[in-house]
Amino acid sequence: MYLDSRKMKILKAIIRTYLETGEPVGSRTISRYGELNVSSATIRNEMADLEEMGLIIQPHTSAGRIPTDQGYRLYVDELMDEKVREMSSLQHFFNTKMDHVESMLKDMARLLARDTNYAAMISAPRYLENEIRLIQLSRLDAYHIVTVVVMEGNVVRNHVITVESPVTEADILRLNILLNSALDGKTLDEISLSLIRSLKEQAGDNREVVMSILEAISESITNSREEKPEIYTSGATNIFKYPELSDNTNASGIISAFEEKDQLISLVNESKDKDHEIQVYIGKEAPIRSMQDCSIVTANYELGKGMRGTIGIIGPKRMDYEHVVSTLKTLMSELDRIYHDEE
Amino acid sequence: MYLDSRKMKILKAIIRTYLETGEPVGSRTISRYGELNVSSATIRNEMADLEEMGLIIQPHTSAGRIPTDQGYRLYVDELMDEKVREMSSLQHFFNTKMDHVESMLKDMARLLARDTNYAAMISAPRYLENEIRLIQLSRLDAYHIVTVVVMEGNVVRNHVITVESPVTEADILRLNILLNSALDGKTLDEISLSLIRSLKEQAGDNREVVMSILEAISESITNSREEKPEIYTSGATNIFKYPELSDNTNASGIISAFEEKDQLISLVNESKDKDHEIQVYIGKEAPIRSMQDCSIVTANYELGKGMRGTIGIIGPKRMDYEHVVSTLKTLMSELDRIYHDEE
DNA sequence: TGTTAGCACTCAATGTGGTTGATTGCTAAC
DNA sequence: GTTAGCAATCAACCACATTGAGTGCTAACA
Repeated sequence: MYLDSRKMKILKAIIRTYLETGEPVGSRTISRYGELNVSSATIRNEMADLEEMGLIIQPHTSAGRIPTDQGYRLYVDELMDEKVREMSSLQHFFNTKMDHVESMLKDMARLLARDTNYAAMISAPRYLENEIRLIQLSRLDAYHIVTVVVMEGNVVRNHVITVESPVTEADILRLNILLNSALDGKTLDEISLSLIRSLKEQAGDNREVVMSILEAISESITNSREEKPEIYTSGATNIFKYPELSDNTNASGIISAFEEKDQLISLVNESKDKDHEIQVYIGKEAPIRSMQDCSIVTANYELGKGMRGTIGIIGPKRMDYEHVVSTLKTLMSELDRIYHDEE
Repeated sequence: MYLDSRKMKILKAIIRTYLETGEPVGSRTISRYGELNVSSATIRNEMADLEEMGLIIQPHTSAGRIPTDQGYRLYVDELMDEKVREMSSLQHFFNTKMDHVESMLKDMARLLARDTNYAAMISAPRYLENEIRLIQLSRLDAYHIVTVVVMEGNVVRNHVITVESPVTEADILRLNILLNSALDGKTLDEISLSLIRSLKEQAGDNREVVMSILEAISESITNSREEKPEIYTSGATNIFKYPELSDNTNASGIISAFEEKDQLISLVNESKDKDHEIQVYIGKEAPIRSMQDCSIVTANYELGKGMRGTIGIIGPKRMDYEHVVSTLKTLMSELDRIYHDEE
């Protein structure tokens, strides 16, 4: 069966209406929708076809139709027209200069949640490709050293490490010079095995210390110790605005995914390698079990070189895809603009 | 009317039963409760009295009784017998040495939530009375300095500060020595105006820099910039286990309080000055509006000198007060023990 | 051939009335 | 002061009827 232009219009009308109301849509509603000037009976015939094609479904015999996951998919891929909106709040947000990447991301999550009325999450960037600007070791006492690593974008990480054999102030001084001259301007990716070997040799007696320090640095940078990539969330409670998600089982699962964050990490991992800048998961496509009744829109952002992270918007399947996608697109291009202006 | 020993027993029995079931408790249930050997009719008479005294209430005419906030209050204050339990999981937890205060607190929140089946929150300590062990300034470029402050307990804070007039490496070296010799071993409380004045004088040309640095240090320590005291939460979704809290309005309000955290801060502020180590808020006593159907138990902890924070357990009014209070008490004494052994 | 009006049919949602069972308050007897 | 007994209350439950939105089908129409 061919999906002709009228069928498309009808499908579009059904989905649009359903996005607003969340109630099954009947043939009469569509026949009065404006764009089509046909009777409800005609609509019914077309609807039967659309149902056979698996794009819409009846929750029960005498109800209207609601879109299937497939229907949404078609809508997102083909039917949706993107209107790029004025995002006054976001615009304003970017005019206020920000210093800390972390707190900016938090604010961004909050803003997205408020703007969309869905739940938002942002993963902190991984710094694999960021250049090291400064390494500073300080001796706390014979067995404890504080390492501070500053990377491009003024991202600071610190660590207290405990060493087996005592270190002196002189050792620290030597190590500071050694590490800085060797690692300054390098990215984590560039710290190769041969570099590590040569560092070890130069360190002499402090071989063991160098290793723990390198490890700490690597941990600091990858952000990968027990805390995994940090994830900021906001607006999880927005899901209560959508009755189809706010029954106990659903809500509890979704909220708890937001609380534990482990599952969100799997979402980030799933999305971050996608070619497409924007990725839409509908219903069962979602990589998180508790979100099988949701849709998720993700976008990969990049702040300057190598600082890449993922943004996700989680809402009901009848999500306002246009708005979300265009908001994310605008946001991405704003971020690009800002981080290129600043260089 | 006098609350004689039998009335007390009956009230206790009603509350105990209600804590378990969450259903209104009838007279027959109590008459078969064991401890009392009287008929249901007698219980009914006593119940009528207890109701008149405002300790219990009937949700509707032909239902059993449930405790009022006042009833719970009496129970918590007088009737409850604390059994100090084996807390195997907590015990085990403390045997594993921990390095970072922050991640320990996170774990503790998770543990408490799991152990109690309620929601848990912990506020990060304020470090007002903690001694500074090390201050390390590093020059990023002419206008940017990284400050790292290490305090007792290996708490590390850092800040990137921007200065108006350029600084040289030599300036930094001088300032490092100056600040460390002046501030080492001091607490934030001890950094007096006269100390600041003398530092400024010694700094000479770098007066302005010293001020920004001191400010940054103070901010680092008090934890008081825009992020307020950090709060760690866990188990917010546990509230879905209690039907009386899991209807939409309630759940949404409570979860959102946990998400936004602002309101939790007001709870911390409210609790932290109380004389009593353990504080119980019942129903409307709670300082958070959205938690008027909950009970909250808070405890003030102290890790070594001056690092004080607040723990809170949030659950339904029919909370297992005994368990929660005794868990918190044990936890407090464990923390005491550990942080005194370590000194 | 595609479109439409009309009609019988379906079924969730809502309402109604009766039944059940837990529980109470009261009273009279112990 | 305690208890047994009893009528009264009322949420919860179930069965059943009603309603109304919506469908599919058919026959008539353009």
